[in-house]
Amino acid sequence: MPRPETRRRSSGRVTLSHVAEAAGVSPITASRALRGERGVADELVQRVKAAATQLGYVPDPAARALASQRSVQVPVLVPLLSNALFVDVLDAVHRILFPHGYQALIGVTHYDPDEEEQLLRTYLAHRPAGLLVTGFDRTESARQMIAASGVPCVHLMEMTSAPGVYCVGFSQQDAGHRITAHLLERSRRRVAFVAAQLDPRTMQRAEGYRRCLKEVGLYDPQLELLSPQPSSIRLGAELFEQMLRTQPDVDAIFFCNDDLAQGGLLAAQRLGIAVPGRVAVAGFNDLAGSDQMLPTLTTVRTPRSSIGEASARMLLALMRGEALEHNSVNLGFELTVREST
Amino acid sequence: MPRPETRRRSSGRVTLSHVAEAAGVSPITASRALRGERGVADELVQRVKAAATQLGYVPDPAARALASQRSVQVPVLVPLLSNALFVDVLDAVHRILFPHGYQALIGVTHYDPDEEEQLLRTYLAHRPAGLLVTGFDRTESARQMIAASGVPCVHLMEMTSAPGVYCVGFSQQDAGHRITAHLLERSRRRVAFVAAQLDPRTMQRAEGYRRCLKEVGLYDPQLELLSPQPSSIRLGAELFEQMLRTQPDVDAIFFCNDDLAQGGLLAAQRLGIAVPGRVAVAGFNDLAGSDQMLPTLTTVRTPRSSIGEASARMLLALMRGEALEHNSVNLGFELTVREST
DNA sequence: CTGAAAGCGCTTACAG
DNA sequence: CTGAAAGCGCTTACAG
Repeated sequence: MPRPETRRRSSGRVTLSHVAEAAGVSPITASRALRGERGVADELVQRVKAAATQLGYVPDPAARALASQRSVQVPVLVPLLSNALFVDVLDAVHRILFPHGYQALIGVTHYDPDEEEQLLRTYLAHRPAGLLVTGFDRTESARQMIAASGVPCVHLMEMTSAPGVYCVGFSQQDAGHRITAHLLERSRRRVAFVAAQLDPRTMQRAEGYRRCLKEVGLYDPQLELLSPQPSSIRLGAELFEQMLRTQPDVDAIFFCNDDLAQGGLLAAQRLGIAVPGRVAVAGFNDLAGSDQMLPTLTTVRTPRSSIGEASARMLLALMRGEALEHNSVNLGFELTVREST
Repeated sequence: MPRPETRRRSSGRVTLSHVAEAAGVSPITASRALRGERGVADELVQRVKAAATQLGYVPDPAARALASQRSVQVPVLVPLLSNALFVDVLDAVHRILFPHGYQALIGVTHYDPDEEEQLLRTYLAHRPAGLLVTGFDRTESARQMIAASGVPCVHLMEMTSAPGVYCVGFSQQDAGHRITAHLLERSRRRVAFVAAQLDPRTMQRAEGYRRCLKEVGLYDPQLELLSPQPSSIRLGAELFEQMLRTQPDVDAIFFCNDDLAQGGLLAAQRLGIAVPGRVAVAGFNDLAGSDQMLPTLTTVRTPRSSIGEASARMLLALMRGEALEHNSVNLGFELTVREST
């Protein structure tokens, strides 16, 4: 059997050289024309693009990454996928980046800084084009790795005024303050805070809650119920019962997340406790179903899809090396008053 | 200012050559040792691995992909991220693949075969290591592209007996049949089917529903309410009301998904319709909150995390070129009877 | 069991 | 504005 004449390992793929040959230019020129680099004669650009289309040329991302030392990958580091909040962010990021040829990569940290650091180490070795991370709480060496990599990085969900740091989010503390103030406006005086997971953003909301109650002299640490367990509808039901049992005079509860609040509402129904008659209930995030509960749930609508979109757009600009008008984008939040308060 | 002596573009990265040099072997041997290719002396393997660890060597995925014509990427094509079902699958896939060095990539098709085909075209150009796709309904050219690529592919959620096709899932039709039979066992005679989205798997459940009712001569097309809109709690509430208005004698409703069923339960409460007294309600998938509703929701628990894990493991074997005992894995489903029926 | 050479398909740095 | 040469960091195919 005859051996192949050369040692070529051709994949049968249409390469840049094929396109260049068809267009009658050098591969370098073809490369420049295709990437839209300026300084190529218009006519050549036309010829190259036509040839590429005709041959069905698709650039090889691996070759491009190796030569340019930069891939099209954008890791998105979020705590969990089981929280619809982060799925919405990830979905929006993917929707914006994909048409620009960038690939959003899933990174799940499980609220664990060490896991995040390990993930960062792995992803940074892939020479990502950009990076999206949740919040600001991370290990010192994670922080340094990001800085040392030189990879553009945008922080999600929280705000900071630190110089040279890019972020898109809203003030978690202000949001916690706002919904607490709403409860006070409803003439409530024994306002509880019930939380799970106890991640940094939850604790920032707690801070807003405390600040608000302290301003009017109604803060009572007994009214805080903090569980490190993962947030869920079922846990919300349990914590609701526990709160009413241990603090029978509570007249309002601010749950740090809607799933907990929905569980609380369901527990109230089961126990025959009038909402908002005996106790007002408020949630956070306006998740699916909150507008359908009985009674419908008062909550804070958070702009998670917008955060995903805006952070992706900001990253796009940074990856292109464009200057930004603002390092931080505050997308705010919206108090959504319904029947439960 | 002195020019750099060479044209090197070194990234300052620790490369395979550094490791090889430190271990006193050639780069080829180092490569083989690190990849666990057999045929390398044990002692050398030890030396190379020690050197790699000591230098903090991380292989460059782009270089590896270019040389081997195969990346570590595994696109996972799912209809939507807003359905918790697919998030659970994606999460499980990622959990299994990541520790093996593979990267799960998000691909959202929005239930659109053309969009899926376009996505496939893009992803296949990235030389994926493997491919995970949802179900079997796709364009003919999508099917051909997958086959022609030679990339190992596992199909999710549904079963087939087609030869040479890999799948992990359960029989959607059997599940639809099973829950309908349960409703009949509860002495219901006017059993309705309410569905949204109308994707292939929903329609397979519909087929199971029809088959079951036809077997006992109780099938009535008037009792089917099919909406092409996206599934949601709110839509479930609307469809529940519509069903009871147009078919007042209905005594059971099988909703094709739990979010619809939860909406139905909420609507029933709002309207003062007794469940299961006047009408029994069943859902599908056992989503978050179904066990907390009032009444708690009877449903079919589907093994979505297991599907993600098993499909990832099957793909891992295929990517290693291992032979499989079975082309298809049926993970079944579990009827979960609660208060609503 | 080990290695020198070539190649994967691009882009960078330099020259003209 | 365009191009010939070199290089990115690996693995394949071949030889011994």
